[in-house]
Amino acid sequence: MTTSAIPPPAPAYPDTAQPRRGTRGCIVDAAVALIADRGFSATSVDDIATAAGVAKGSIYYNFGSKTALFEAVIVAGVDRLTAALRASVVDLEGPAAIEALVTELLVQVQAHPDFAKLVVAEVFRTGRDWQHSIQQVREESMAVFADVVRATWPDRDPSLTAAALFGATLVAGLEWLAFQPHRPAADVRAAVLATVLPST
Amino acid sequence: MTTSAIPPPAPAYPDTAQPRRGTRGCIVDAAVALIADRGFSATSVDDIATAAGVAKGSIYYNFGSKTALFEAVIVAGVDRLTAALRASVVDLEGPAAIEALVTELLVQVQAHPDFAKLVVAEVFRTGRDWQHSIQQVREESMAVFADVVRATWPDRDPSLTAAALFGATLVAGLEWLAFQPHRPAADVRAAVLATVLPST
DNA sequence: GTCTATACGTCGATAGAC
DNA sequence: GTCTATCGACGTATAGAC
Repeated sequence: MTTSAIPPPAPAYPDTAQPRRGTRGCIVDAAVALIADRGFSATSVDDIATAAGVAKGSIYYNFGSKTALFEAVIVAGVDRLTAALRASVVDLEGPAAIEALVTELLVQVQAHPDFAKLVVAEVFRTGRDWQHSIQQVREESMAVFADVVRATWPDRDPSLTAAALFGATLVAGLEWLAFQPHRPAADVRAAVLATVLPST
Repeated sequence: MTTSAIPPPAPAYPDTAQPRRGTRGCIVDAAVALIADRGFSATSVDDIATAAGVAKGSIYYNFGSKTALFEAVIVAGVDRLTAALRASVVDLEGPAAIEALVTELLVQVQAHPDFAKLVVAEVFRTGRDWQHSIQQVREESMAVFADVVRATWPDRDPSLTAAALFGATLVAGLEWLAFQPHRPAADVRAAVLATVLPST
């Protein structure tokens, strides 16, 4: 016994999910969703192909390898996240900037929950091929937080404080999405801000 | 090309690593370390057997299946973590209890970094066999934090605040171990406490 | 540019000797 | 209780038709 078979199929991911989407886009979307839920190795290229509504060959034609597909998924997500974080703090300083950063990270987590799960799942691993790609997420996103911390609290350690802020927001956000999705976004935002900015 | 082969072997894990350790103990130790670094599916039973210094058959004799082995790894870690957290707050109240919780979680992360990575990597996944086991970690450990939050800040949301505190401590701790291991533990503790308990 | 069919390797799990 | 040898299933990647 000890049935260890992984429930194989996967619901369909029709081309019409997003209006007029290229093959590459469909594949990337399906890959993020599946990998976020089951992990990289547990997700077969067959599964991704089925979910994206394309043939396996098309994935290899467009991305070359399973690893390359995953790296493409990551850099796409990183660019989006970092740009959003940076944009949220222009012309802002002090606690207002911190507040904006926390709020924007929560917005991003809500908008792209699969990517958020995926980042959390992979970012502290050291023995993987795409280690380099994923550390860029960490470095770039953390850097935005660290810059703001430096300007807001000169006496605090920038990188460790950034990690604490990032961790508080991300984990609270995922707790919300994964286990308390019925809660309004404002509750989560309030709880995080009360924790890291109690003076406001 | 696109060499996607996973570097297979793994350093030895001699029986003498811990003085007088049973077969089961060796297997569990090797499994946590490997799975924390490469993930569950990317870690083969062969790898675990080699690293533990036993034959693959012995793993199946002792645990029955790969999944069962992983669940055993998890519950062992959970019990240890929850017990340590609960023990750290007896006879403590208010900010002192929060401080003790943060400190103890950092101690546990430092003492068992592999298990910490593993928890972070798996806790927000929903499509896995051991989902039930790992959610126990989350629920039990979060509950300790939530209880203290309830007693300390009656006006804050217990579960979301607990998630924020847990996340801040865990992510800062892992940032430290994975990317800034040279820093003294006191720095990390100070940074987290300054973030979540600035008034003290 | 996308599909089908298939080669080749690897992995989880079992059987049976010791 | 631990080992070695082996089976069957599945997964990545490629070749070639359309």
